[in-house]
Amino acid sequence: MIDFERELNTEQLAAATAPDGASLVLAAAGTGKTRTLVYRVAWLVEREVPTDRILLLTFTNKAAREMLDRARTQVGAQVGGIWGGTFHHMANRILRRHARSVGFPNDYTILDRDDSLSLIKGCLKALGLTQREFPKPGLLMGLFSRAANTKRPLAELAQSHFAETSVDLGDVLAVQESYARRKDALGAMDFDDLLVNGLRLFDEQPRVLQQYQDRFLHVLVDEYQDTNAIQSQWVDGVCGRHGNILVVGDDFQSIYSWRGADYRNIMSFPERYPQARVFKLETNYRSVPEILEVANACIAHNPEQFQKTMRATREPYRKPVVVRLRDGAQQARYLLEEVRRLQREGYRMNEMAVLYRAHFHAMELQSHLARERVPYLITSGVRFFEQAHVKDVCSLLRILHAPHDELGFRRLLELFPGVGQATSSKVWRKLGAGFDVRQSGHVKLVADALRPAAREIWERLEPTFSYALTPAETNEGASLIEAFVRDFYRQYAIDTFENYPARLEDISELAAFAGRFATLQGFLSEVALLTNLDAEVENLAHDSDEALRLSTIHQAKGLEWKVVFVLWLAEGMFPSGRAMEESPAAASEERRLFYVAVTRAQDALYLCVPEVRRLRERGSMPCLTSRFIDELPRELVEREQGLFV
DNA sequence: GTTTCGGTTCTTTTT
DNA sequence: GAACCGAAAC
Repeated sequence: MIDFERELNTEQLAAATAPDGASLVLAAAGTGKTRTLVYRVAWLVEREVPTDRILLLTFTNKAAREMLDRARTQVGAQVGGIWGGTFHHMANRILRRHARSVGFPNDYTILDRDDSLSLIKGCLKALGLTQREFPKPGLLMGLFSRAANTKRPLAELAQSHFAETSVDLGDVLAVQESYARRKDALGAMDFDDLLVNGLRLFDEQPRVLQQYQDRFLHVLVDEYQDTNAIQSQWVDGVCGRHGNILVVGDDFQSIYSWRGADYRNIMSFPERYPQARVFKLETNYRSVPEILEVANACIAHNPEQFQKTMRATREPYRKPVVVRLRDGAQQARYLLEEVRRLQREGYRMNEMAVLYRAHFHAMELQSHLARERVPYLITSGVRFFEQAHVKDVCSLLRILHAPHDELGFRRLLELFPGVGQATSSKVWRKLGAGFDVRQSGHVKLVADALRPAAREIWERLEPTFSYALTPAETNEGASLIEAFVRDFYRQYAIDTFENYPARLEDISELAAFAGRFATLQGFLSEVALLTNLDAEVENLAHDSDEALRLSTIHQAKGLEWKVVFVLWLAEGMFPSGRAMEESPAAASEERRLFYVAVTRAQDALYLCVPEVRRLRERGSMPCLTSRFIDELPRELVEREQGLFV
């Protein structure tokens, strides 16, 4: 039995043991939000709600895993039955059983970013929209995605986006249509389609909706401030019958509006659920009062939000430091000096983190750390499963599993010498747009279409294909990967990548990871939906014990460190110039992002303000101090001159 | 006709 | 780095 009253404070207790019905938990940073959710799960389980009838939606895979792990230690192995994960995961899990009712095969493939991008590129080519002035695939993808996630018509978004340009709206719509047709032909969904079709399934199939409404007696949603229109409607649908919904969030930490997140979902929750109880968690256990004062002062400049003030519980320690530096190089040197000083003070490397607005802000720091042989861990810009070598290896698994996977098939072929886009697409056409490894005719046809060097490799791989003949419900992923590497990819990697040992190591980790799944399909879905291996198999990866953490602020959400450095507090960098151009609401969101960065710190916070940006061609550009620094009352921070010539 | 290679340019945030 | 482009090599 868990002693809820002893283990939770009054605020947390009230939320965790709230009666059935709708509850909104407004949880400021560091106030035990996860703890409260974990105890909520425990409380439900103690009240004999079967675990497989609890739905727990989180924003990242990592958050789901962490919460379930903690719940497991509280209440035992039975929590394994809980349906927990991201919206994309849950949509996928449900769609796998009902895809046909929304017009997809049940073995639909999931397109990741790269896949979507190359499909869109293909559309542009086919439509002849290759002029220099025409928007790039990446931009188009962003617009399509925004339209899907905000449920707004693309025409409207495109109109405002291209208002001052000569881009033809009709062309943009044509690309979207062509992209949709191609996805259809491949039997594939991109990330947004998972959500869109997940919602459509519920809208169009009342019986399916009812099935899940009956199944899930309690719905819990974490990071509710970051849900978008589709997600909040989907949640409203699934708990529509009993209304047992508990959402947790902090409107101050809404930082995903560019992805369609709308913090008004949380603001309007009490209107959509008039019976809702509202709980506030304001007692902060994480940060020293000096840091909380800076956080409170900063967010006060966003007046349009729910007002909450964090109350400190920790003893006063020291004020956050604003450090003036000449440029990025000095910032890197200062930071390392300070890290070393803090180490002498007793802080460990892995208790410190460097946070920044965009990955490239950390480039100079990265090379400095590398030169000085300081171990650091980065949640990288290119995520593990998006790296070329990982995708190469997966392409083999994809062609064995999905006969219509043109992207996988062509990627594999293009690894071979002398095969480029032209050849791969010719072969694909010859196959009649489908490759079934079980048909020896198909295998032979490919061999005949290749030139000798490539054919030799193809034939060397043929024995590996026999793995595909094993029943679909088994997973030979790990052995497949090993065979592929042994017979071909090892040599290819050595010839192609300077850092091939690291890449081959990644691949063995990938094989180990693949081995954990019951089916190949399960593994491949996961590969598309996961972002970094780091989060998934951290212990398998590098030894992270004594390494400095580098991360974007977005990726640092929900985490905490004793010492936090924030880089590049200069106008144009943070707040990001790009983001500010996009929309007038951007300034508020950038400020929330700064708030998130500040509230990651427990003991010490450094705000770095370089004065000059060095540009490529030996030019340099003076920058203004970030508004987030200027807005802070002077007495709240210590100022330090980090310039040392 | 294709592939490959070398030079150039740019870098927001993520499922 | 990686994505794009143009030119050399096959």
